[in-house]
Amino acid sequence: MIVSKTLDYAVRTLMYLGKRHGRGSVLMKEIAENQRIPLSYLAKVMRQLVKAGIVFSEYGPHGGYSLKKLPSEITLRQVYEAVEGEVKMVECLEVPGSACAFVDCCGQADIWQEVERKFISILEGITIQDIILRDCVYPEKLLTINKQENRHANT
Amino acid sequence: MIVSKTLDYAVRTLMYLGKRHGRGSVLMKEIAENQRIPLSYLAKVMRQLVKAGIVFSEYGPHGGYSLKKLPSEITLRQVYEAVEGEVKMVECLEVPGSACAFVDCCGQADIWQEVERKFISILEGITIQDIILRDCVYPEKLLTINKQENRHANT
DNA sequence: ACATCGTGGATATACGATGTCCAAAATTAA
DNA sequence: TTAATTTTGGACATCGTATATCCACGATGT
Repeated sequence: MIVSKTLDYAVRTLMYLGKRHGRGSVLMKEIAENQRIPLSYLAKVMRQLVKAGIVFSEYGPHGGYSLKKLPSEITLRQVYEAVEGEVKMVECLEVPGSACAFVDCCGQADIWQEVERKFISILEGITIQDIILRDCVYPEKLLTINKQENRHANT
Repeated sequence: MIVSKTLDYAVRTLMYLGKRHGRGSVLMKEIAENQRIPLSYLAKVMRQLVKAGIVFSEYGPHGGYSLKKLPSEITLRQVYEAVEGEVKMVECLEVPGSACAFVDCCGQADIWQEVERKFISILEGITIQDIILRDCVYPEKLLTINKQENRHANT
């Protein structure tokens, strides 16, 4: 399993924000309810997305989150790295005083680095926009749904 | 981190066996010592490689392990799946009564399946032979080293 | 018989992923 | 200024999996 729940949450959140892009900020609470993500955990994920410069946050009433870039400018690599840290296949290439006894003499290092490069370029080739377009909930439909849900919530 | 220690152990073991290919079987103990892998854990990994049909095992004196295929016929995909199970990016595509609330309506599924296909084909494009050729310990040199190490061990 | 060697399963341990909670900081409104 | 709202930061709990260890059993050769 390469895609963690956390990454899934991040992607879904960005898709949600992407569909609203340009229409003000969205409450964390709304995202959590609509996407069925534990609110207190989402809080943690949002901080990472803010820190990575992918979303913008505002305090207080009328606060919330909004995308800092266009959905078409946010790649899966950026999202992955925001929540999982740098993409890396093996430990040995990063650790200075490596625990690996074969650092100086290891056929695997080159190979995995090559795989890593290819994997990264796959992730770079996909944007949040691409995923939104494949989603069967389009902005219009989504807004309708949200209205209904909000009406419910207020009742 | 995508490559686990277990996968690393498996690859190193197969490289070691690959360099000896055609020269009889190798004791698990020898592999463990030469590759600095905990013997009791290696035992578990070896079982998986046997079960996957990648290596051949023999009991008793003069027993041990040997490759069941040529190093050039063993792909990283086979090794990965032997120890990690089927390559999969996301859970939802496999679980029947999925826990995901968005199964019927999820832009991510297609995307990750596409990434998965590409990742698999990368792994399929690399064989143990490829890795052996990049390793700076070639069979001849390796044999020498082993002789010395064995002499030490026997003393 | 006996020594050698892989097999199978039970068990322990450590660490990270996931999730919860609360107080503090920032912003707005009254 | 005060109160309400919303994000932020960090401490803490929980659970599953990766890693590791151990021991009895099965198979093979001498």
